[in-house]
Amino acid sequence: MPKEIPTRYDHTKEPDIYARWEAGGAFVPSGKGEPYSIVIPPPNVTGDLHLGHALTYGIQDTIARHQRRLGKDVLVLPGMDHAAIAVQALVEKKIQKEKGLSRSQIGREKFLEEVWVWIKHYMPRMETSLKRFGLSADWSRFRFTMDEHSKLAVRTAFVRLYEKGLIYKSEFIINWDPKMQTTISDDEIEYIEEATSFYTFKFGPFEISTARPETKFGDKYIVMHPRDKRYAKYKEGDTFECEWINGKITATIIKDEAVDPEFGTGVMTITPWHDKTDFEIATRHKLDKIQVIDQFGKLLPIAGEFAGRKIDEARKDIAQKLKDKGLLVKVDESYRHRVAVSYRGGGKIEPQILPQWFMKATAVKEAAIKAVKSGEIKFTPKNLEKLYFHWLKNLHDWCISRQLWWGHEIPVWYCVGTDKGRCLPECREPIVSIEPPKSCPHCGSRDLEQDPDVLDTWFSSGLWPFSTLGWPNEEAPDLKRYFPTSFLETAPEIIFFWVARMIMLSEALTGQVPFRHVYFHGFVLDAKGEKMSKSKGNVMDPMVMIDKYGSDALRMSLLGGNSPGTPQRYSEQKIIKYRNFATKVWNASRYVAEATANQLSAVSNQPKNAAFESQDENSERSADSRKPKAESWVLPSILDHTEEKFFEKLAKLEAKNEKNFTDLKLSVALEELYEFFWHDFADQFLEYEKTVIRESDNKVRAKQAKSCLLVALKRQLTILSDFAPFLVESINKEMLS
RNA sequence: GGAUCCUUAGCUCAGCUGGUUAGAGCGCUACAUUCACACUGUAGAGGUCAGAAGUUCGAAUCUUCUAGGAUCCACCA
Repeated sequence: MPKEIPTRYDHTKEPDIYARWEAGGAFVPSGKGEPYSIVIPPPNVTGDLHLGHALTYGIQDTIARHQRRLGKDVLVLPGMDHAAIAVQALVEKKIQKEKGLSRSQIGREKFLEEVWVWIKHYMPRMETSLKRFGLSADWSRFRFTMDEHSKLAVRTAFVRLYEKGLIYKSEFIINWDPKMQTTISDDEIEYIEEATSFYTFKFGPFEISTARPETKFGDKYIVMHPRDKRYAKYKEGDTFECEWINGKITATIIKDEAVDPEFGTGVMTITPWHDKTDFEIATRHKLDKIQVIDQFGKLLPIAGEFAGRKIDEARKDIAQKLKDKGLLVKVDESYRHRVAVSYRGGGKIEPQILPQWFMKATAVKEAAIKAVKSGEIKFTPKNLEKLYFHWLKNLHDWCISRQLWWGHEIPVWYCVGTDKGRCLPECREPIVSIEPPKSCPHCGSRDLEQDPDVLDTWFSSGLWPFSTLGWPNEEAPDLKRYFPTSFLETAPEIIFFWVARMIMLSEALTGQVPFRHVYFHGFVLDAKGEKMSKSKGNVMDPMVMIDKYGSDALRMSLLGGNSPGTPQRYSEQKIIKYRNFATKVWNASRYVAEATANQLSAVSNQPKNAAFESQDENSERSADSRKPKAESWVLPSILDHTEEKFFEKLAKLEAKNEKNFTDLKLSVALEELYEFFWHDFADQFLEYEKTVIRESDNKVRAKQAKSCLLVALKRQLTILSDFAPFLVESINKEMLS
C-alpha cells in the first residue's frame, strides 16, 4: 500500500481550492436551466463576522450547491450593508478614542472620510471570511448598500413612494437620543429598569403620581377613564384653577380610555411633547403640546428658575419645591421605573416632537399579508407566519428619517432663496427629486439645501433583493431572469425589521414578492444556552475555528444540530465531531482509491519520499498513475447479496436526501449521511469488500468488489459535496478525478 | 397584558400526516490494535419521552390542564 497520501485531510489548502474555483468561473451562473437565485443578506460592515454568519452563509451555500448539482442556473449574489447607525456609532467611538474628538468637532465631511477608512478596512476582511466559509458567490456581481447603484435605487424608491402618497412628512413624537443627537426607531430601543422615587402630588382636587416631576411644567390637562365612577362628576372640558410648580394654572378635564383606572389614583396629567401615550391622547383630543425639554436634555424657559438645568439632576430640587409648596402627598422609594435606552449608542431616550419622514403602513400591509397567506411566499418554520401576521396587523407608520451623517441622503431639497430674495410661499414645499434640482421650480432660485437627514438603514435593506439585480432599470437582464429570488435565509429576530419590509417595499415598487421561500435558522447559543455576545465574552470566532478544524467541519457542525427557528447550543466539541468525520471520509476514500488503483496499474514503484503534499509536476504525474481507471466507475452487472442490499440502502439514502432538501431538513440530511457513510459504508460494507478482495483468488470477483466500493464512494461524495465542498474537492483532485 | 416556542439517555439533540424492542453524537464501561483511519474498531451500560387527565385497538407524536424554561410584541402615568 503506498504511503504517499497523508492520513489526514489537510484543511489548510481550502483557500487555494476556493481560489481555483473562482478563477475557473465555477460560481458564475451558467445561464442554462431553471434559474435559482439567492441574494445573500448583506452583513453589516461593523467588523468581523461571527458564528451566526457562518451558519447563515453555510446554509445558503449548501442549498446553492445542491441546486447547482441538480442542473439549475444558480446565482448567489454577495454584498454588504452600510449599517448607518451602527457604523456611525463605532466610528464615533473610534475617533473619540484615537483623536479625542467628537463627531461635531471633526465635521460632517471629515467624519464621512473616517467612515470610509473604516469600511475599506473591514470590507476586504469580511470578503475573505465569506470566501473561507466557502460561499459559492459570483463576486463579479458584488454590491454594497452605499454604492452608486444602490443610491440611485434608494432615491428612486423614495421619490416613487412619495408620488404614490406612501411617504409623507409630519410632526411626530419620536424617540430622541440626546447623546447621539438623533432619532431612534422603536426597534432600536431596549428598556432597562431603574430604581427611582415615585412621587404623588396634589393637582387641584386630584392626586397624580409620577416618577418624572421635571417633565410636569407644561401639564395642564388631567385625564381619567370615561367610565371611572370615582370621577363621574367631572365632565370633559371642565376647567379648574390649580396651584402648580411655578404658580397658578388653569387645568382642563379630559376623558380617555388610555388611562388605566386600576393604576395609581386613576388620573394623570399629560406631557404630550415628551411622552408617546400622552402625545396620542393629545392628538385625539386636539390639545396643546408644549415643549419642556430641549434636544440636549435640558429644561427650557418654561421651567422658570430651573431653565437650562439637566433633567436628571434637577428632578430632586423640583420635587423639593413641590414639597415646600405643600403639594407632595407621598414618595414611594421602592419604585422601579422603566427607562428606554438606545442599544446602539446607549443614551437615555427623551421623546420629542420633530418633523420626520414617514412611510405609511396601511397601504402596503394588506399586500404583505396576502403574499404569505396565499402561499406565494413560504416560511420555514411555518409557525413564524403567525408572528408575521400578528406584527403586520399592529403595524404603525414607519419613521424613516434619521439625524445621522452616515447613510443614504434623503432626495429632498428646500429652497433657501437667499440669492434673489424673492421667495414665494410655495417655496417652502419640499422639492422631491431623483436627481438634484438645479433651481427652485417656484422662484427660480439656485440656492437650494438638501434635507440634512439620512434614511434608516432598513430602507435601503428593504430594496436589497431587487436593487441588487438592477432595479430601477426594469429591463436589467438579472432582474428579468432572477427576480423574484428563490430563497432567503436569515435570523428570526429580523423578521420584522427586514423580511416584512422587503415584502412591503417589493410589493409597493415592483408589484411582486421579493422571494419565494424564507428560511429562518435558529440562533446559536453558547454551551450554557446563553446568547453569545462580546460583552459576555463568550463569543467564538469562526475564523479561529476554521484555522483549527477547517471550513467544512465548521459548516457541518453548525448545520448538524440546527432546526429552523429553534435555538441551538453550540460548543467546540461539535466541530471536533465533524472534523473527525472529515478524517473518516478522507481515509475511507484513501483506501478505495488505492485499492482500485492497484487493481489496474502495477505501479507503486515510486520513490518513498515522493512529495504528494508538494505541488510539483512529478507528484502530479505519479498521483495520476494511482488513480482509478475509467472502467472501475461502472457498477458491475453482477452483485452478490450483500452488495445488492447495500446499494438498495444507498439508493434509499439518496432519495431521502433529496426529500430532505425539498423539505429543507438540512440537519436531518446531513446526519443521515454521516450515519450511513460511517457505519453502513465504512464499518460494514468496506470491511466486507476488503475481505472479499483479500480472500478471493478470483480476479474478476475482486475487481467487482473494488468497482462496488468506488461507485458507492463516488455517490456518497456527491451528496457530501453540498455540505463539505472543500473536502470532496480535495479527495476528487488528489485521489480520484 | 398579548403572542410563539421548548421540556426525550449524564450532556447536546433527532424522531411529530399516531403503528414492530424510542435513535444519534459526545461522555461512560470492557475489550481489540502492524493489514484506510486512534481524529480507530467491536461489544455494552444508560430513557415509566416534564407531570396529570382525555381521544384511540394503539400516544414521545393529537386534545386539555398543571409545573418549569426561552423568545418576541404592547403597556406601566
